[in-house]
Amino acid sequence: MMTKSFGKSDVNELVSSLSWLEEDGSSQDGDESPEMRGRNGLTLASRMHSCTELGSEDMEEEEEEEDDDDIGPNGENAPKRRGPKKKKMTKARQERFRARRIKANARERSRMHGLNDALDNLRRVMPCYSKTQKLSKIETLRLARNYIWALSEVLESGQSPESHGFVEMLCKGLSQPTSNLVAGCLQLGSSPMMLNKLEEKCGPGLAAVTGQAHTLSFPSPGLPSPPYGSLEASHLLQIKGFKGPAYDNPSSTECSSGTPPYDGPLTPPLSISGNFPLKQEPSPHDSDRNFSSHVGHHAQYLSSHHYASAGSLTGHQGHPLFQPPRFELPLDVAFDSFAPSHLVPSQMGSI
DNA sequence: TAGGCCATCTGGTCCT
DNA sequence: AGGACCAGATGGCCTA
Repeated sequence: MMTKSFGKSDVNELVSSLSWLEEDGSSQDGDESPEMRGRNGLTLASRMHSCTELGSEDMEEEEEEEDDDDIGPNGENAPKRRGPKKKKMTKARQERFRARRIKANARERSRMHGLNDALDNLRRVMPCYSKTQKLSKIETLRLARNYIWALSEVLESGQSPESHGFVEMLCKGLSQPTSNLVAGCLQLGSSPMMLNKLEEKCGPGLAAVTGQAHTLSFPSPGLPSPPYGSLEASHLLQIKGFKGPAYDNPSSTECSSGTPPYDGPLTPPLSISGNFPLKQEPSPHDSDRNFSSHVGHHAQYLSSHHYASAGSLTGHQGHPLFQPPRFELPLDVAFDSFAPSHLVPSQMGSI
C-alpha cells in the first residue's frame, strides 16, 4: 500500500508544467498561424487522450502485471525476475510521470523550434531566399553544403561564381525545382553591373573567365523573376552536363521524397579558415519575392579577399566588402524567358 | 487522392 | 532524477 502523499512540490511542478495549456491556447508567439492553432487544438485532444489512457487502463494493467509477477502459470511460486523491481504505478507516481512527460514535450518543442530557427538563419544566407517559399529542410542542408563547396572552388581554382560549373556545383544532388530556383536566382545575381565590378577587382583574367557568365547574365535587372513556387513541368530546368546520379543515371535509386539521393561525399577543397563572409541579417526591405544575390557577392568577396585585391567595395554596415543588391520581382513569369540558353530543356532532350 | 513536408508526441538512451 | 538528443509514429496541410 502506497502511503506517500502528494506533496506541495509535486503540485507546484504539475501546475508549472501545465502552463502549456495557457501558452498554446493564447498563442504565446503572437504570430501563430491558424494551422498552428489547429494543430495545437489537435494535440491538445491527443494529450487529453493519452492522459486518460495513462490514467486508467495502462495503470491498471501495470498494477495487475505487478501483482502476478511472482506467481507461475500453475500457481506455484516462479523464480524471481532479475533486475530492478518495477515500482508500482501509484497515483502519485502516475501524476509525476505525466507532469514529467508534459515538461519533456515542451522542451522537445522548444528544441525543435530552435533547430528550425537555425535552419531559417541558414536559409537566409543561401543564394536564394524567399520568406514565403521556403526551401525544405533537407534541400536547405544540401544547398548549404553545395554552397560551401562551390565557394571553396572559387577560391581554389579561381572559378567564376557565374560560371556554368558553379551552378552545377550548387545544384548537385538537389531536387529539380530547387535546381531551377538556384539557377534562376543566379541569373538575377549576375547583373552586368556586378560582373563589371568583378572584372575591375580581379582584372582582365577574370573578365575572360566571366565571359561565359556574360552569356548567362540576365539582360537587365527588373525583368522577369524565377517562377519560384509556380514552376510548371514543361519549364523545369535540366542542367546540361550535370553529373548527379539521379539525373544521368537511370539506375540510380531515388529516395521516396522525390529528391535525388546524394551521391556520396563531396569533399570541398577547403583550405582556408575563417574567410567566409559574416552573416548578414536580411534587410528590412526584403519582400516575399526578393532574391538576394548572395552567391555572386559572397564569391566576389571571397575572390577579392583571396586574391588580395584590397580596397573597399562599399561601406556597408553589415559587411565592409559587399552589399547584395535586391530585386523586386513580379510573380507570374515563365522561366523560359530568362533561363540561360544552354540550360533550356528544349536543347537538352530528356534525361 | 497520393505523396511530400512538417509539427508534435512519445519512449529510449546517454549523460550529468 | 532530470535534461538533451534521437528516431519512430501520427496526423494535418498542401500540391500535382
